[in-house]
Amino acid sequence: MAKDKKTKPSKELPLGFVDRQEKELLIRDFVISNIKEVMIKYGFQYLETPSFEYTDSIGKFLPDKDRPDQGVFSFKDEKNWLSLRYDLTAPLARYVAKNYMELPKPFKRYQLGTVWRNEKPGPGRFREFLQFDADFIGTKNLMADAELCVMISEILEKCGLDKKDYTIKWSTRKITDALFESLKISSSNKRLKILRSLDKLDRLGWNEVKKLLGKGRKDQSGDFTEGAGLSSSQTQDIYEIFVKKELMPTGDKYEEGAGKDIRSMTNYLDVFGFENYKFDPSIIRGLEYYTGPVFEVNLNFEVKNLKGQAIQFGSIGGGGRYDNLVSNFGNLDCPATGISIGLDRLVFALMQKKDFKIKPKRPIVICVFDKDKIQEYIEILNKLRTSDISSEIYPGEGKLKKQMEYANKIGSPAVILYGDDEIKSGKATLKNLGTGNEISVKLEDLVDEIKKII
RNA sequence: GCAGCAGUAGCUCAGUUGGUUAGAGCACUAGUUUGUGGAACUAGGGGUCGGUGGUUCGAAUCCACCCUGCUGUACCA
Repeated sequence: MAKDKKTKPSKELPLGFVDRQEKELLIRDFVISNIKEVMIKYGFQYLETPSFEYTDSIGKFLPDKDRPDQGVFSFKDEKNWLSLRYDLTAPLARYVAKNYMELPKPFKRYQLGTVWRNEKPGPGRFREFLQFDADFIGTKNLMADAELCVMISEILEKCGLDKKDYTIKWSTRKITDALFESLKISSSNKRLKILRSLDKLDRLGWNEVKKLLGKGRKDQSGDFTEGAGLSSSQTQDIYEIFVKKELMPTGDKYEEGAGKDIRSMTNYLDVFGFENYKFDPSIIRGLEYYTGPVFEVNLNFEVKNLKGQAIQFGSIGGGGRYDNLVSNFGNLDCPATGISIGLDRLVFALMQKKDFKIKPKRPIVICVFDKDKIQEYIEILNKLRTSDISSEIYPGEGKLKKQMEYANKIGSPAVILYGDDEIKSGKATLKNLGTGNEISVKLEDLVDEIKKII
């Protein structure tokens, strides 16, 4: 045995990647099955696109000028740069552009898929995670935007959340469009900074956001963030609109844009009979490519990390209207709106919210006394499996004690003992591992007795 | 990326002002019981004390740098 530790492979995981165990996966499966049911009910098509795309397709075509293609995992094959997708929206835009002629208009699709981000992970955020997306492609009708909110809420409630557990907040980018016009701010860099500052209102509060709009802000750890450099009168206008929520930007531009969006969305949401929403002008969603209504799904209960500390959980999903994204792939006038949810984060929160009665099905364990009697055991096994009872013959080697310990550890509901004594009498011993009771059962009655236990 | 805190066995941690061969609990393996788990007892395996370099007769302990984790912040498609 070589003792050189450096030659051994590491058992640690790469930064930001995690193993996921059965308990979490079963809840995730439950969430996914709810999503699929709702998607079918709402008339969305199921789509899958590959994990890799050409880097160009998901990088350069994104109109987020700040970071064109950072944060993705990439490699070069013989000819081209490929990247793992970092969301499902960019691949969708690529797919729509590629298949535009054949697709129905509007095109409604949903997608479940793993996405990867090459950046430093935070609490509850990893570099690999599962995302759910639903989008309407090719319609300007805001009924689509409203329906996305209704639909997402149906999914959440199917998963066991109450109305008080979550809120869908929404706004429209046309408010800030009008604001920038009235404040005469044309620099896109400055606009982006203001958008990002306002996006933090709910988390930091006005006093901190005020600093971000002005000279800058120092956080608890002493880190300094440079501000947008607005004047105090400009900041005051923003305060009236986004905090006091009394004044709205005025003028024709506002009436035609934001005013229309707000009246239309509110009307549709009301007609759908949907009430669990809140209009909040401070919902921005930092991204540059949104053009109209934007929405965000927030949880209203406390979420703790593995050490039991309450953490800033943030939203579990959101979306909005992006009328210009698809056109990046060609001269297609293609409005679109969509929503996405981080499933792993939702599952993480759900695990704390509710004790799901989702337990893994563990097998009945048939103990092995004598390897020469293996035919007898396989006969019992076949009988159980024919009746769809999860079961196995003890797969290891060793004494009965070891077999019992194994059965206990995996959470088996019961073991079957069939040694010399039982074989003589033709009756197996069935031991209930929950109660510790043992009963003697004729082989033909085994299935019925087991069904009483499981 | 920036900042604060932390890193000793698989896990949770102890380890005195630097001093022989680095400890405990849980977990693991074997036995007490060659046909009985979840309890108890006994024994055992498992660590170059996150890494590298330095100070020193001597470093888990002091210093520097790096890596990793947590929390906040930035960014978030």
